[in-house]
Amino acid sequence: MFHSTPATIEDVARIAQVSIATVSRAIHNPEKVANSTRLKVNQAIAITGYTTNAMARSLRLGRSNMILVVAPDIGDPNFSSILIGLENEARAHGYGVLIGHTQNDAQRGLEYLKFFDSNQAAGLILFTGILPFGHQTMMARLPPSVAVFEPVFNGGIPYVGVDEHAGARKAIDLLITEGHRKIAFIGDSRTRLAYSRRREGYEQGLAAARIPLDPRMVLEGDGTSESGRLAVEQLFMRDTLPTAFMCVNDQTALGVMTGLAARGYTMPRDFSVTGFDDVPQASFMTPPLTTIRQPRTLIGKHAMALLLELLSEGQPAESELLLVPDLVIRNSVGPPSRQWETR
Amino acid sequence: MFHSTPATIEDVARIAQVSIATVSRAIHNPEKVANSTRLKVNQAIAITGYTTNAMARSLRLGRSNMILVVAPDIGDPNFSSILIGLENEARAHGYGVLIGHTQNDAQRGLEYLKFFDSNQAAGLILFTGILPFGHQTMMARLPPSVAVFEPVFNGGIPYVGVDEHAGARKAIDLLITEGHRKIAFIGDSRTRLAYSRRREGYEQGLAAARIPLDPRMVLEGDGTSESGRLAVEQLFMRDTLPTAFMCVNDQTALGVMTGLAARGYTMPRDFSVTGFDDVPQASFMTPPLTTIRQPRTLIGKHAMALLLELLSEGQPAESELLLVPDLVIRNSVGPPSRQWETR
DNA sequence: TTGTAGGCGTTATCAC
DNA sequence: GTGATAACGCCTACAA
Repeated sequence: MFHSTPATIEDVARIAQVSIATVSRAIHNPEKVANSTRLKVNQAIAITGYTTNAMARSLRLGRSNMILVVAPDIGDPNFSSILIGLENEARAHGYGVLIGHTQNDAQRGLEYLKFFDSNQAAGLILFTGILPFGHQTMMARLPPSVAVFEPVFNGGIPYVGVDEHAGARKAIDLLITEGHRKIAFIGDSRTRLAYSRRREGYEQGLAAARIPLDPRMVLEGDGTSESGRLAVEQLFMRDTLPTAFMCVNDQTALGVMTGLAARGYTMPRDFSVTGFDDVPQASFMTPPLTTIRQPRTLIGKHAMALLLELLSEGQPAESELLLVPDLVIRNSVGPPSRQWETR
Repeated sequence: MFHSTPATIEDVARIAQVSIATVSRAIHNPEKVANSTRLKVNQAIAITGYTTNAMARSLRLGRSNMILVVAPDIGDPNFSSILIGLENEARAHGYGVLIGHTQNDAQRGLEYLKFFDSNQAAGLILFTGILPFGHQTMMARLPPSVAVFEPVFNGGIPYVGVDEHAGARKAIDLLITEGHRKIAFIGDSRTRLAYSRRREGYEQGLAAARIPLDPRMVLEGDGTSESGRLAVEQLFMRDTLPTAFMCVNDQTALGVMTGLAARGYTMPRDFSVTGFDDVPQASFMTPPLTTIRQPRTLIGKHAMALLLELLSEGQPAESELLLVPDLVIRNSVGPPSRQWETR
């Protein structure tokens, strides 16, 4: 059945010998149409391969059943699983999901916004910490949105994520329990809210154990492996080394461990390392990484549920939903090495 | 400027005191409109925050300027860079890019197809080896598409990728040059064309060096790290071990090295390992992985250029474009270990 | 139970 | 240079 142009509702109507109104009804309100005609319509649909033009439909209805996921960096290893949670939930409610990749470019974010203004998307899932548009100006309507992965700075947008403080506490507490007292935090960030919350958890854990905070032990980073490797180099240039590295995420931990390994050290014998996220590769690192697991698929599911509710009710059930992450113990943490005691 | 509903072209016309036809012209054919009126229109646009409704526009025009990227697995570490190449090229030609994630589900692929039928997308970039729809039935028109990352089985769709044979040859030749003669191939696949091409390159390299092919040395896999780890276990249950592992991709290599490390071996001292793709994590593996680099961004760029050409010319310039991948030497390959000589 | 007709927001053709 | 107006494909009162 190849045609040069898609079949329209009129083609179906003609073949079924009914009006287009009846075809439309047969599709969307089957119960309001006689059995016999419905049958004819269905046959005609099969013959023509008709598929309703989503565009025309949305134009008429003033709404669509697509959700747009706006992501600044689709390469983040956390992205895929959250997305799956989002998609499955959306699908279960008759919505489809489309992804817009902004490459961290505000202009691109703006372009995807037009998507909403054109009724091509009913709502947005935001993976970015900053709104993809000038907060106040020039936008016709503020799209129904929920943030995930990273809370949005300029409030008002519901957020579904993980309790970063609680997660970070689990990591730091483990390290302290193992006997560490000189623990570095790698990956502090002023721009990523989730990351600074993790640092806060680190500080809280230290305080709870009455270990004074050494500012030289918290290093900045951007969450990349490269930044982890760099941090190691910086630390080695100073006269005090930590016995453990608490990293802001798994990728940073990978960089840290690579840097340490390059200097001939073995983990966890010489140093302990923890990550955050439990990215798929975490169990394939050397050594397998002890980390904090984000329930990514669940986060996606809840975020989409929240958005869908916001769409139908006009109000979200809650403005922030924080899931509790689990500690997953593998093999990158052990007691502090004796070799550093005298330094 | 918050309104409950987006401004339409009529709002602009009213404020500018012109007809909607003039507004449309002022936007799309500025030269066909008087300077003074153009000014009025622009002011009205600024006031209203008007943005043309992409939906209505596409409905009228019968085409859109969006390209849909259909991907079965967005978590693939190769995806992100190819996407960037695709996006930048599209953007340079006034096209936008949207991503549809199928999770390897044919039904979902089908749903994204409606996107094309509704003129919401002008063309498709396919990341999947199989067409996301029943090849012949029920589709109104065959969308202009180009495949990337993995050629499409049932021909007719232009493909942009890498010369797998040449790439695989670089890997196997390096191993042979280092002195290896017992080289395993990990990750053969009947369903992934790109992978079996890599295996063919492996076989060609062996033949060129007059090394007989040992079928027990080629193990299947699905490209995951887990499959790499599994392959190592299988090999150790046999009486002949290879001295080197040529892996179908970097993730498989990661699994292989993890499996080997778990058994207490060190690379490249005890075994040599090569990957394929040069995924971002490759340089952070232990040891840093020697692999074949796919020019991902370039692939994306060329693929999009091909699609755009297909869109405007009706015919693609070529049906297959194969780029030559480079060998990147890091630290996972060395001469064969003496310890296996007697076995 | 079914058909007619108006309109969703645009663009393009034709007059003026 | 500018303005009516038809049409894109669909849905839904309203009528029959």
